[in-house]
Amino acid sequence: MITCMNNTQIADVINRVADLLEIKGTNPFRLRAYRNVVRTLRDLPESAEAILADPQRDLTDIKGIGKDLAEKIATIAATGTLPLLEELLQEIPESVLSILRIPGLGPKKAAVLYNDLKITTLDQLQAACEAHQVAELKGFGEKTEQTILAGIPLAARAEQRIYWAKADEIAQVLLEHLRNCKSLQQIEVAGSYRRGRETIGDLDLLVVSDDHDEVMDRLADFDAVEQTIGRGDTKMSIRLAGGLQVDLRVVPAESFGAALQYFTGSKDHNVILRGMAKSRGLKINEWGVFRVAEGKDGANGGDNEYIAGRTEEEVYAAIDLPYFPPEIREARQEFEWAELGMLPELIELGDIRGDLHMHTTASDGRASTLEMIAAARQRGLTYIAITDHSKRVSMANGLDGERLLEQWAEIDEINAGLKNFTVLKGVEVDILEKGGLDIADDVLARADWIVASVHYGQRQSSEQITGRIVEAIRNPHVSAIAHPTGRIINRRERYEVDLEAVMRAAVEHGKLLELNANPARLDLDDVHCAAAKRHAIPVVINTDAHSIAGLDVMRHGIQQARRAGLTKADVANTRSWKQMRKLIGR
DNA sequence: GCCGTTTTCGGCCCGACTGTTTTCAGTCG
Repeated sequence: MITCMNNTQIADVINRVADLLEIKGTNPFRLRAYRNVVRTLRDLPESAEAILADPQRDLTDIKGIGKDLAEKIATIAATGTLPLLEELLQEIPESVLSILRIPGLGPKKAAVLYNDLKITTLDQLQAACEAHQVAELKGFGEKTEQTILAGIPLAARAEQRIYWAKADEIAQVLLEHLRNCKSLQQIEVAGSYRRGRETIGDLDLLVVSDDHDEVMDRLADFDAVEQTIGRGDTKMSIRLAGGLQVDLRVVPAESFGAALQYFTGSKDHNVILRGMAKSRGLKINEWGVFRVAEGKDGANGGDNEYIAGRTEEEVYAAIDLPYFPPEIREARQEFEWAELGMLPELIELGDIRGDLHMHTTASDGRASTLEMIAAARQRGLTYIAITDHSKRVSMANGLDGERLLEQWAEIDEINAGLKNFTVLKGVEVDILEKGGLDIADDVLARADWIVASVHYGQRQSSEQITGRIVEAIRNPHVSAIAHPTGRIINRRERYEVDLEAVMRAAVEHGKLLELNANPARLDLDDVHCAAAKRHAIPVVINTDAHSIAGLDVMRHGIQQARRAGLTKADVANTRSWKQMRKLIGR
């Protein structure tokens, strides 16, 4: 039997196995090996199936994949499942996993609930708590029962991750609120927010202050606080009205860098870092880097000698490492890069010179061409492409050939009056359901820049949609493929594409791939960026702006590109339009 | 279950906070 399992699907099977093993109480290191391989597969910029199919290559060459897990991956790729998973499901019903989503309830307690009370669902758990059966269990009590009851509605909600942009809004208001503290010396938001992940699970605030109570009281005073989850000497956790958790840590100035490093993560990056420190007789924790005293295990740093911690640079330097930008601290390749002295100089927002995907009032945008030009110049760009929808996208008032030619004539006039700025005649041409484009080639030939994208027929098979996109790539007038991954976060619509086939075609025909920075549709994420880099395909980072403010999302795209390790050279629109034109052969 | 310039065994990051304990396990990040 031949099934078609992508990396994410294979990873999901292994992750389910890990979840069930965790409740069973397996060796925690075995569990970590499973979790690591889940992450490795999700981050892998090429398909595991392709590696399996290649007799020259072996999955065990990938760090974290040994003989056993390589076999398991091969089994999942071939059959879609794993005998081990089926066995585990005989023992433990999968619904038990829903219990793990309750804050403060982990695998050990879930196992007790299942073994002693046969609880497998949130409803059964609620009934057991209300009947006070849970408080009677060993290791549980009144307080735990109440915590569980309060946590059941939270678990019932879907996983709470919010867009980075939304987290940013909340973070800015929170920072403003806390800056009023007299004792506040430094404040920073760490965690996945600082690493620039697309979505954020919680906010980690880090503060230097000599009056812990003032800062914690101030946080408790924040308008949107719904619940204080915990509060100790140095650490406090709250939940905001929308469900977002905020963790606050107060540290002394000499520990700020160590704490910032520590709470920025990622967890896996820190595991490697600490292991490296340990092998050098050092110890890193959130308080600093310490030389471990002779004959001591130094559990609380008692006699250990503090050697660094005021800044992150200091922490990394203490173990002979360069400073890692937060976006690449994901335990992917950053430590290998550092060892080889090949840490990439990541692209920055200021490197972007043009934005090649935006809409105006001619189709579904909210600003005119002139307004978009003014806004783009204000943001330091030297060229933009106007890429309104084409006629097939009638809902967006898409333009037919005639209206396009009129728009382009206007653009010619505008350009004649512009200095040091170029407006490109473009279109976001629709890739039709039956293949082909909805604007005639003789019209397309008169454009400067054409992005092609799929809007309709998204329910077709992956083969069909891939075929349509590859055909568009072969059209000599098309410059780039927009939305190449069919990826839309948090929405039901998305189309499946064989991205490897798309990339091979892009390489063959010298076409570019677009990364759309719009946070609702970051459709070429860091993993896909890394794949594009592996194929040496230039990425174009655009905003797909429908308004002036829409241009500001560019930095989201930059964050994703940075997370993939892209440099200025990997991104096409860091070039001038003149250089770009050479790249796309116009 | 993975890994190795301490390589086929014996390690595997580290601390804060909570609740149930009578010295610590569980959970979280």
